[in-house]
Amino acid sequence: MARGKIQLKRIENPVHRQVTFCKRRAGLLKKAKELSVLCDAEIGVFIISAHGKLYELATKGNMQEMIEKYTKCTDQGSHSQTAPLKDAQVQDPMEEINILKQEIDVLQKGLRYMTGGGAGTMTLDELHALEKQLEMWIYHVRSAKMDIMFQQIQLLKNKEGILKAANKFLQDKIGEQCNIIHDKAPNFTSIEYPLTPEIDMYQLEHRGMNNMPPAMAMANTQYPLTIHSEMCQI
Amino acid sequence: MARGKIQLKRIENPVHRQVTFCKRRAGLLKKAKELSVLCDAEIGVFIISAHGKLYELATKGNMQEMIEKYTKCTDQGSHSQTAPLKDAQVQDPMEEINILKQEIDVLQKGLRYMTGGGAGTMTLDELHALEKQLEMWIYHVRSAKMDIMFQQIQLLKNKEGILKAANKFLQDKIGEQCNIIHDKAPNFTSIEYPLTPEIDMYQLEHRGMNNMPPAMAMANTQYPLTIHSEMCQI
DNA sequence: AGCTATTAATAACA
DNA sequence: TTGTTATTAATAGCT
Repeated sequence: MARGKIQLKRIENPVHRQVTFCKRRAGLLKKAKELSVLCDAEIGVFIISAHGKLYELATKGNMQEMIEKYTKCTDQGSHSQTAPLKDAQVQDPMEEINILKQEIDVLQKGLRYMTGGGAGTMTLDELHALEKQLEMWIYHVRSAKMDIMFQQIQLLKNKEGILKAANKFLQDKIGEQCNIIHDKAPNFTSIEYPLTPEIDMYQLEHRGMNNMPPAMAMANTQYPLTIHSEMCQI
Repeated sequence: MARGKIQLKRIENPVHRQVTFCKRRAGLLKKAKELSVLCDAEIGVFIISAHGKLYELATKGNMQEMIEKYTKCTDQGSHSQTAPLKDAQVQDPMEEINILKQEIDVLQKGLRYMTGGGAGTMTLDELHALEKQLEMWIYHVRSAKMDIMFQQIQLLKNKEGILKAANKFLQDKIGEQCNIIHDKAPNFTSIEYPLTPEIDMYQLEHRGMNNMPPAMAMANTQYPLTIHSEMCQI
């Protein structure tokens, strides 16, 4: 499906065959998952490569459960189903799989340790490695949390600025109307109040924001330079 | 992939869903067959529709043979997917399974987040939950580490005591021999030096050990009450 | 691993 | 359902 047709026969070039296998395998599993989600179907797929390596996808529970369900279907009529659940899927990069497996091994061992009530099945070195991994992990998690919170703080500050400006605008307008009522003398200044001084003060408090994350910079660009009467409802 | 994108979620319109199911099912089976032919792989696919109807494809022999082959492949791959997790009290099995699944989801998502270079795919709440779980985990891991290290410290202290006693024994023996050489008067006191005072002093330094962990108490029982000459080689 | 020019799949419609 | 067609998605051939 690209740069030329392909014949529906075994690809003889081993390199081409391997590359195509990787790409189409990923595509097939993706399509299976999509069909499962879109149409509320339960799907089991397993692929055994020419070299004997197994790749699989079960859209509900694990493959064994799916096979049991399949067997029931072949034997007799239908059986009740429930909503499809998310599951782990086989990715293409071998390297990533190995890394993930190693990490999962450590995590599983740790999980066994946790749920097993702390029976001494892990050595000091293993515990130390687990501790370091958890520390690094928690560091990254906290970092991500900080980023998100920082962004939210910026957004709230922006909102605060907008509200303050709107407030001032309304107060001035009220003052203006009072003047009209008391002096009986109409005043035809612009309805749009110039809020530049207020905004400049706000921005003065936030110097050195040039090196902020893009998302925050974007948030700041949403700051209005003029306040219109409709905005007072924010 | 036509006349507009579609969201990766269940199609609510039953007619659309059925049509899509028919078309995509055919497409999936076609893709599976192509992959099998092009790349010399053996593939099994079974699809159970929401109404329980079965559609299947086995690229070699029948589905049962393929399933047997699949089972062989999984047996060889020794990655134990179902770790035997002892649990202190299983009240409601289903409920606990759901809790474990949720935890695994969080961990998997976190793992993806870690290995994926920190792409911002997790919400603030998810990150918070992950952080709390990691904190609890790291607490237990450190606790276990502490226990082991405490035990090792006890063992080392015991060894220290033994070595000190042995040292004193040897020094006394040397002094004794010097006396023999200088005074030319043989002295026939016992070869076994009474080390009780030294040991009592050591134990005096470590009062309040009655409430120590069992393992440590065991370690302490290994403390020798008398020192024999062979032990000087420790 | 990425990147496009193409082909293949398919969502909406009839 | 089945067919048609405008678009999107997948991917073959290269780097």
